[in-house]
Amino acid sequence: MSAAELSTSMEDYLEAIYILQNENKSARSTDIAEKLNVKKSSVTNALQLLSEKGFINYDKYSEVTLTDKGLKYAFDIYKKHKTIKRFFANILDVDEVVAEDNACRIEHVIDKEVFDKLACFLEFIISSDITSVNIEKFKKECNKN
Amino acid sequence: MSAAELSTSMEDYLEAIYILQNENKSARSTDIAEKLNVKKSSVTNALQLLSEKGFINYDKYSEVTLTDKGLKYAFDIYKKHKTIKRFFANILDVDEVVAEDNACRIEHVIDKEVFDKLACFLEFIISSDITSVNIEKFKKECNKN
DNA sequence: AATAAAAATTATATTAACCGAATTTTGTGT
DNA sequence: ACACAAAATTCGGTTAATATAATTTTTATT
Repeated sequence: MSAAELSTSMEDYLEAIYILQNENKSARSTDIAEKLNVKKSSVTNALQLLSEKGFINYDKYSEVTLTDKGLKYAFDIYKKHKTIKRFFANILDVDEVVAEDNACRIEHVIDKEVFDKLACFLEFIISSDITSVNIEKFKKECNKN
Repeated sequence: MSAAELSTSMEDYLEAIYILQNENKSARSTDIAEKLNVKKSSVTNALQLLSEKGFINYDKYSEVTLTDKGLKYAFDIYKKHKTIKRFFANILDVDEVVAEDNACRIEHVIDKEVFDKLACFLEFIISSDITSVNIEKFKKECNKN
């Protein structure tokens, strides 16, 4: 898992919490379980682990919130998700649902270095004339930082 | 895992066997273990499972070979690996080692539909004038089949 | 305020993937 | 041909991620 701090599975839980909070202002066990297609007992387990590792604030039977560390981590995954999906759907012309699905899995295994390049590539294409994208130019611009 | 027949881990074993056979004309337990950074006991386990599922011909203490089904499966993974790596390294300009590493993980989670589009995209760019790639044209060409 | 329903948790079990140690089989050198 | 080294396997155990069933806590209704 690219030496990430969390497993794919735990990243999914964290991301689900992030998304639910942005939608509802609260992430309940039941909602997380439903979103991830797991049982509530599995969610409780995950919450305990994420709490131990400092990604969420968690007390039994009460509200879950992301810590600063958790928010940052969740946002990074979320951003990967969105960008990868956009690349697949808008550039490669992959079906929306399939793009979503694949992004969901790839977000957990792509390194920052590759992701950053991909994000840059996507922006470059989108901001170019779509009938004449200059890959040479992309390579130069992308390596500025 | 995109409803694949094999887990990431088993796909790794299968791919390792494929690569070793192409290099050496034989894949020994020790070689597989070394390539995948696992212990030989884990390899034996994997071989038993892959054999049960009909991907390899396996008898204790003797030569392992891929079945037709195994060869096809292994080749598909290998092709994904090569193509994804090439996209990362040649187009996104990612470091070779990192590209290799990421391809190794993504090959297990990318669907055929997405992969085919990516492969097509890569070929399209490579065969284009690199200073003027027409994304519109790519989308049309790629969706011919 | 009592209690039923909903939600969350605990406790226990299963499965996949791995490891280490002990054992068995194979094959090599003299 | 035989002893021993190398290779492969078996067996028992660990960990992570899940599930089911039973229990506890919270919440909402009357």
